[in-house]
Amino acid sequence: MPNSAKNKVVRINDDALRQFTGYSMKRAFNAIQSDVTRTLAPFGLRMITFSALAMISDNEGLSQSQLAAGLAIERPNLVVIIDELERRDLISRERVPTDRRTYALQLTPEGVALLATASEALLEHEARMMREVAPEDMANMLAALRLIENANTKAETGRTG
Amino acid sequence: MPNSAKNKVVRINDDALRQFTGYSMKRAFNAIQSDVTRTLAPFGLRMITFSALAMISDNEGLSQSQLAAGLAIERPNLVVIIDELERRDLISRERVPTDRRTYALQLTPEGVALLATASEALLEHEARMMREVAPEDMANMLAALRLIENANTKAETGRTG
DNA sequence: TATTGTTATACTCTATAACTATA
DNA sequence: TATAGTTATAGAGTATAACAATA
Repeated sequence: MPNSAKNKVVRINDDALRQFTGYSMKRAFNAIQSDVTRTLAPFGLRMITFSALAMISDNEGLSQSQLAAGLAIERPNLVVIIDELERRDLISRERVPTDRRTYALQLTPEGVALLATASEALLEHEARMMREVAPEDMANMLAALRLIENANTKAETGRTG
Repeated sequence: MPNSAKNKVVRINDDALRQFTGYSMKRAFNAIQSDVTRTLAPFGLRMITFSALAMISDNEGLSQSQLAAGLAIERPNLVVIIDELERRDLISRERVPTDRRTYALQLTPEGVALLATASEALLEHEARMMREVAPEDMANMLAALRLIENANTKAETGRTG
């Protein structure tokens, strides 16, 4: 008699997976990502296009290579994003006189306006998602996330020299 | 004279994006995902195949539909995962006598052994990634992540009845 | 030689429609 | 009719190689 016949699963249990931080991170991030996607859609923006606008705003005149590095994406994948934002007149590209290979990126007035409106909407939605988390717990979580982001998993025991 | 000529960007600044929790979550999750991927690769496992093994172990006899729901993926996408795990003799499928449409999933002895070994490796790697985070901060972070995962962004102000 | 932006391409992950066999 | 598993397919996101223009 197979186990399955006597063990009717009533509710799925993920206790075993909850011991892995990565699992809880993925579940929480998926929830946030869904909300961000829904929130930005009315503005014709995705997570990555919004992030590109924000980073250009924060680093006016940066190059595509710098933006790709900042967003942690590959240069080829940035090209279509830049094309789309330029076609919508949200950003402009200017040739840099001192290095004619690179483009200096900046927001147009339309880009500035859209970034401001979308940022406001996003902050509102995020506040609603986080409203059950106490402010000091949020601050602690963000600090912990930063430590994790910058962690390297190389063992540091033992000297080589 | 273009702004870009006078504003040489020296280092990319993401302060503006750091006000959005989703951005910090994505950066931290990417770091964890990279480490998990590297850690599981020697076992021939990916994040999703490892999670499937763990969830089958924790819910022996569950169906593919239940597993897909538990892993928050679509049923069609689970099929190839199940096929792969079965082909490697890590799981087995048994027809359920009372409902011949469904399969009851369970780990084989090989599956149990691989899950144990991979889990150990993963816990070690995660401990190294999190070693800069104090234990109480980790506990607080996991609690906050759980609240975020279960948040719904619908406004609850105002009664309808 | 090396770098910037670009094209082409491929691989993974994810989402939907529609089929079959069972209920 | 509804559900479980499946097939086919399409869309994102992501990664690498290689090219032209420029340094």
